[in-house]
Amino acid sequence: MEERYLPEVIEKKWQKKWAVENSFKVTEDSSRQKYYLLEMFPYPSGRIHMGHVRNYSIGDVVGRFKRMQGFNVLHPMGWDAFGMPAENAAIQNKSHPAKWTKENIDYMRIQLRRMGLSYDWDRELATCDLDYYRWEQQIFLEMYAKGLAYKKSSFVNWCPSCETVLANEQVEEGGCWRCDSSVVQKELEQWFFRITEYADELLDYTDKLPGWPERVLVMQRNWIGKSFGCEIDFPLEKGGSIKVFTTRQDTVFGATFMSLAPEHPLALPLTIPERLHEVTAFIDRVKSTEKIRRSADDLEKEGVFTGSYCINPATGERMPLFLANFVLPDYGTGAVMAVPTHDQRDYEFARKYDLPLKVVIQPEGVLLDSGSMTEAYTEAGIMVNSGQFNGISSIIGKERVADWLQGEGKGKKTVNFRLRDWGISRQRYWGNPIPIIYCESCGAVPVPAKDLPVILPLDVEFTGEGGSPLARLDSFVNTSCPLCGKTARRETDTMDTFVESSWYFLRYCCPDYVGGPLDSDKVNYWMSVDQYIGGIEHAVMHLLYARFFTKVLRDLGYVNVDEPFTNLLTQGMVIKDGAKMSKSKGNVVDPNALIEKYGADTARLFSLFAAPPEKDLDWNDQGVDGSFRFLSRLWKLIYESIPFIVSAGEIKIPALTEEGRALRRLTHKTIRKVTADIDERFHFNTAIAAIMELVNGILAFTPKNLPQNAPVLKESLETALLLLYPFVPHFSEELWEILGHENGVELAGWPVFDQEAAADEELLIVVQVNGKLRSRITVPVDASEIYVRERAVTDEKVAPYLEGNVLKKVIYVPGKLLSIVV
RNA sequence: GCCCGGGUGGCGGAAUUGGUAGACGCAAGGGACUUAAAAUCCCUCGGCUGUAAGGCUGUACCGGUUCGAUUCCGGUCCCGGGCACCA
Repeated sequence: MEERYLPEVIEKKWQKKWAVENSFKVTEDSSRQKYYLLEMFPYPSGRIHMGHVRNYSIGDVVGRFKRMQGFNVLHPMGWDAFGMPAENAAIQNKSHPAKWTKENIDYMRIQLRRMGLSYDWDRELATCDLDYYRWEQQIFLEMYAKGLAYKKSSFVNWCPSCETVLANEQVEEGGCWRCDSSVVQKELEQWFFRITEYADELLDYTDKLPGWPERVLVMQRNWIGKSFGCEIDFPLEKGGSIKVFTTRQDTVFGATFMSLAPEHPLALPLTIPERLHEVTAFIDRVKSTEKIRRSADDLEKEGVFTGSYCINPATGERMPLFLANFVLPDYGTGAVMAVPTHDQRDYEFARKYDLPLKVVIQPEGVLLDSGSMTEAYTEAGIMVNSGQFNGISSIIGKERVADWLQGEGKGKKTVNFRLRDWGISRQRYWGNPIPIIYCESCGAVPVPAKDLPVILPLDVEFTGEGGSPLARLDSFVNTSCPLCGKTARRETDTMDTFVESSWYFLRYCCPDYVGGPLDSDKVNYWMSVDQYIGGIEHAVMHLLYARFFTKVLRDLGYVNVDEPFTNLLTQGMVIKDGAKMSKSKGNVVDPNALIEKYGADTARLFSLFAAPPEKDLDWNDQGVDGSFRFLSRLWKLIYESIPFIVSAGEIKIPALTEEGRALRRLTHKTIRKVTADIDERFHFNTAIAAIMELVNGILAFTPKNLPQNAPVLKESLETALLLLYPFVPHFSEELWEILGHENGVELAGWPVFDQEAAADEELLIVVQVNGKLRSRITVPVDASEIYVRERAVTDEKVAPYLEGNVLKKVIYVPGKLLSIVV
């Protein structure tokens, strides 16, 4: 054994052993309890960053801990390999996305292996592999057959100069990121997944996921956004009607005009010829506004009059029809009945265009007047100017008006969701081709099973201009119709990369299966994922899509679980100097440098010690030294303790000195704390702190002249090694072996907590007078309340505060605190 | 703007169910060892005040509930994540 801790030697040794012995390979085993542990797989961007180090260190702690406890742990790793950056790199560096991605994966795999992570590498997959995406095409077609995949018209960001579709990220202040041209909204036929079909189930199950953080569930509920309201028909003067969705049908008598989204299909048809020029200009202007700006409250409300009118079905009054920039085409029906007195956006709009205001809800106490009001009144109140509903509360009125409208045939009660169907079409190359063929006679035809997969061709040019590279590749596009044999064209859109990440956790259960997307026997053994770990930034979209896919695959008969992830741990961001690490900000910390200088164990230990997982971590290298010093100190301590340890026998409790009993107590208290911190809270920072305190306790302990205490020293040091194993596996395995154990730490098992050894002999009671801390007293563990009271009131620090005062109240929290009120 | 979080010493953080604010670590200062340096070890370390014992004060800000609030409630400010084509 070396006297000094030399991580590079130890880590190489154990990593080699794990690789050669395939130590973390697992198979289905009905005799052991399974534990499916998963961290969100990385996008192969080039190299791992501190966020990865943190994420995978957290996961590895859980994996190694569960394996020590005897679980059959599935812990896979793979690559979310399709996506835009590969294509951008191709445009910039003239390298092929496939090559770029593969090189990145190869490099990042080495980096992950250097961290000593306990993956079953035999299950590794990359979503750009034909053996992965081919099965996704099959799933797409099964969804298409069930009507869960469909096509409809929708808008994309379009750069007229590059003639290409831009992702939101590629639009910078309304301009194209490459050429700065003004971006416009272009209407395209696109593929969608009918996630709204599952809206109710996705919402209902948010109450059946107790292992998820409440804040994530709240975000998902709000995202789905179920609201109860009314669909009301507003007849048009020219005939026909416009449907409106509202949750405020109690204000229908106050609707004085109508606002349509500029994208509304009736926008142009309802525009009178004299106004056509102005209206068209307005529509063009709104379409070039960024989507987030559109829904902002501080957006300057703008609109244009179409020249047409509709009729308020409640009052029979004429309402002018406007187009308004704040009305969104994809929420509700894309049309809003405007009630300027009781909706702030309508109010601002009405003031600007001098439209009539009519108060229909009166708050209690104040008299609202349409002439003098300065903002909309949006709360509940008493209905006025509302015909037969006058005088009742608007809360009751909501229900009554809805019933009345429905009875009159003027509307119906409906449920509306904020959730929209999932647009999966991407006019990009580096993604999974959508397996559809367009025939002039037969329309959209699914690629037949025998012709699958549609292979993503490699001989493609990347210019960043002129739309999808696939669409320019005749050898890909031109084909024949599977139904009639006539010449036909392939779909050139690829799928959103969120599709791949929506089912990869299922494929990990059977990565080599060739009979279909999933081998149900294996999938049903491993699913659900017992612990899923990843960034909080995925709280809604990825996690909602994955839940949706699991339910779809359940209904297709592939899986028998309703939800994919039983427990979810959302990791905070790794921040540097108050900002998310990014190359452009120049605040990236390179994990390689850290691992080279200190070793993987120190990098892991420190990334976990710096903050609890769910919190954002403001990275600062300075503390790393402390983690390394801690390991070095423990190494040296064990080196020096070996003579005592090898000669130590069994612990003989009666022979122990006071000091020996105290160290045993500390050892077992530490076992209890570390176990709870890992298993229940995932608070690794406090678990590590507790082990540090144990080591500090051992350092202060001197068994040298008291041989009967040597077994206690042995127990405490071995416990420290076992407790540390999930965090610093190379370090623990090495020392465990040095101490003469042959079978490795995982077989040794997690240390067993001994209640008796941990029991306190005396307690510290805090004494407060009028809520202020005045003294601390030490009492025997079995001290009665009367004894504690007596000790407290006679305590020399407490007594002066009681003198001359009347005792009003005494509160005793057993074993903790005595609060005296005078 | 909307939805969701967060704010505690010089710094990262701890206080798990309303009960000792600052565990553990970093940095800093002082000391020991050394020819010297590194490494290591020991001591101090929220602020104000006091020779000391101690006292007062302090968890973004304002207010409330309570014997007692970092923790619960109301409001304000600031920071971060997401907002449907970044993943």
